Parts: sequence; structure tokens; C-alpha cells
Amino acid sequence: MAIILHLDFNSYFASVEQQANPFLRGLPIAVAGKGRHSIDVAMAHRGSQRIRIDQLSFQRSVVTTASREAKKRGVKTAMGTWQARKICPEMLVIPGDPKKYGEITSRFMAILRRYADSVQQFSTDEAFADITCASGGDYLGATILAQKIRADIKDECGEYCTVSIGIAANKFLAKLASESKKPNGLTCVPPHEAEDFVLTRPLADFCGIGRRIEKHLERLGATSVATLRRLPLSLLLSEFKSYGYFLFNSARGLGSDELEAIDDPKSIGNSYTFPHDLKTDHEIYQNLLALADRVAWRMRKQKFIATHVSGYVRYGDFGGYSFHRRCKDPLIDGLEIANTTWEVMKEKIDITQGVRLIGVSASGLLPIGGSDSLFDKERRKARVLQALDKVTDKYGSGAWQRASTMKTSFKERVSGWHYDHES
DNA sequence: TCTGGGGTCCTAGGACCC
DNA sequence: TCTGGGGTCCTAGGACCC
Repeated sequence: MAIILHLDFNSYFASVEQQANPFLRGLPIAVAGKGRHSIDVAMAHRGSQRIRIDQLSFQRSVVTTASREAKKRGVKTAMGTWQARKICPEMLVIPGDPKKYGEITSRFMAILRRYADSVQQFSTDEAFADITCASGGDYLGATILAQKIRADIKDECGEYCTVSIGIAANKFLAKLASESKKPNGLTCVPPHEAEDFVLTRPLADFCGIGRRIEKHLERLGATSVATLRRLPLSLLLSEFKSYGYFLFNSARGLGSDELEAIDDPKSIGNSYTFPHDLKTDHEIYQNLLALADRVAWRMRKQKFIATHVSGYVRYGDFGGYSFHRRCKDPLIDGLEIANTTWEVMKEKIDITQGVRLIGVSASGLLPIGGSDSLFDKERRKARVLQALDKVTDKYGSGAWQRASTMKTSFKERVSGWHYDHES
């Protein structure tokens, strides 16, 4: 029987920020999305203007990660920053810095690979590790190994980067175990304790039971693991289709112990929520183009072309729609992605509603290398785009612009403020 | 003037083909 | 003298995760 570790950083982004900046240690902080918050920090030194910009910059942004101190005050992930500020006025909002977190994640994964038979990264701050052999096959060995890994993480990632660890016979249980004791927990669930352990956990803690399924189960009379166990498999299958198997098994502590290799991405997309709802086709197209350029740039960096594009729109009232289109020829250029998307979007969009968010995503990704699909003309275009990508890599996004968008920069357009730090 | 942004997987109906 | 049936692709949308 396998022995699987699940490791989960506590308040990941916030901890990394506190590790990097001693001034932030012990303070309630929240890490929020990147874009608008960089403005906030930039303006912090501009005296009287600061308050106005603060208000602007916190509009419509949410807490990505709250530090331990902020959590104690009731700040939660996905809470609007304005709301978090209300319950914790002295909380500092830090703009997210994906590069910084990526660096720590690489160190973390390298440590795991040193010890484990195999490793599966689950997200930026979570991973599974198969330690069946490395542990010597028993849970005492597994616990000792987990403590070694924890010590290495402290040494190499910093003492503020703590992890919660779960040890069990499958991935589902290992994750449930690590989830059960935070922060800095170590929870070991050997097979003979599995069934009882699961009984102690709320259904909402199961990875795979979200709000909708929780409500659906409630209607069937299952409000706990014990009551879920009473539902027959046939009922679960008729109510939840193949997902019924997962519900039936997980209530009994059963799950897969197979670690999966990281595949190529299936899609690459970007979306943006505007500080104010947009009301004109022109604004929407301009922003769509900026997003599509970002998507195309990421595609080229990872050497993909796309055969499908998707678009989505969210209105001020949170209604909206999405669509997908197969492209006649594979796409590599942001302008083409934007135009293909816009053709559909402009037909469906109800501009009078006010557009809160738009998104664009590329899928059906094929490797660019064996690009028989790219004609000579396309190859020439690819070379031009790659040259522009080098400019972006060196000087950052915004270093070049399409002539059609020269009047104002992307950030200015989307947030409606004018500020000269980019010029 | 609440509710981000990056993803994955699944289902269902219609078109189309043999 | 009735409208088969299976497979696959395409699209929309909904659920979940962090």
C-alpha cells in the first residue's frame, strides 16, 4: 500500500512577503491581485493624492491570501479588499509578485524531489509526494521523513514559509489530513484509522465538494460523512453521474494513490475586471486586444499555437456568457486572437448592461516547433512577434504598443486614472 | 455601487458521417 | 410503406480547485 504526503504552505503569498520584508512580519497583511495595487504603492509617497488613489485601487479587488494575523481578525480569502479593510483597518494590502512566489515554489519542489519517489505539483503552494519506498514502507518512517522535509523547507525557503503536512494511503486522504491541522500541522492517518478519521471531517473540507454539491447532498439528507455513507451508490450515480463514485469512495476514505505527471497546459487565458463597467464597443475591443496580446505572448513563450479561442463577458449584474470557436488556421498573433474573438463577442454583447469583465483564452494548443500549419507568411509574422517578445522580456509589458492603441496605455484605459510613471 | 484570476474536467445536445 | 444507430466533433455552460 502506498504512502502519500500532501504538503500545503500556510498563507503562502503572505508568508513569502513577510519572509522577504521583515517590516511586514507580525502585521495583518493581505496579498491581492497585481495590476491596480502597484498603483497604490507607487502613489503611497505622493502625499495628498494618496487617499483618492487608495479608494480607486481597492475597488473590485479581492484578498488572494491573508496573513495569519489578518486571518485572526476575520479576513478571508476571496473577500473584497474594501470589506477586509472594514474589519481590519490597519491591514496592509500588498500587490502580488508571482515571480517571488515562483522562486520559492521551485525551491520547495526541489526539496521534495530530493526525498520522494515521485512528486506531483498540485498548485503553486501544494504538492503530493509518494514516499512509499523512501519511508521504508511504514508510517513511523514517513513521519520522520516529513519532519526532515519540513526542516529543509525552513532552511531553504525561510522560517516564515511553514507547511501543513498530511500522511495517508491516498491523495484524497493525505490532503484531508494536511487540511485538518493548520498552520504548521503534521497529521498522520494510517490505513486502519482512515475510516474513523474521515468521519471527523466536515463534507465541505473534501477536495471536490464545493458549495453546489454540498447543497445538493444536503437535499438528499447527507450533511455529514456519516449520513453520506448511508446513501446508496445507485442514488449517488443517478444524482451526480460519474461523480457519484467519487462521493461514495471518499466518504469511506478511498481514493487514488497515483501521482500524475504535469502535462502541457490545455489552455492559456487572461481576463480583467474593470474598475468601472464599460459602456462602449471601442473600449471593450481595445481591452480585448490588450488581453489577447498578453495571451499570445504567453503562448509564444511556451511555444504553442492555438486552434481554438474562447471569450467571456460578465455584466455589471454578474450575468454573462461565454463562447468557444474553432479557428480556420492556428493562431499565434494577439491581433488575430482578438479579432476572432471580437467577431463573436460583438454580435452577442449587450452593451447597455455595462461590461464588468472580459476574458479571452486560447486552447487546442499545438507545439509551434513542427508548425507545418504555419505558412511562410505566418512564419515571417512569427519572427516579428518573437522579436517584439524580446523587447517585452527586456523592458516589460508596455514597452511597445500597437499604433491603434497609442493614445493611452492599457492600464490607463482600464482604470481611468492618469499617471506618468510609465511614460 | 460586495463578489479576482488562473486553470481543469464533465455533460449535454446538435451536426455530421458511415 | 416511416423516421436505425454508433462514433466523433463542435459548442455552451456548469462544477470544481487554488
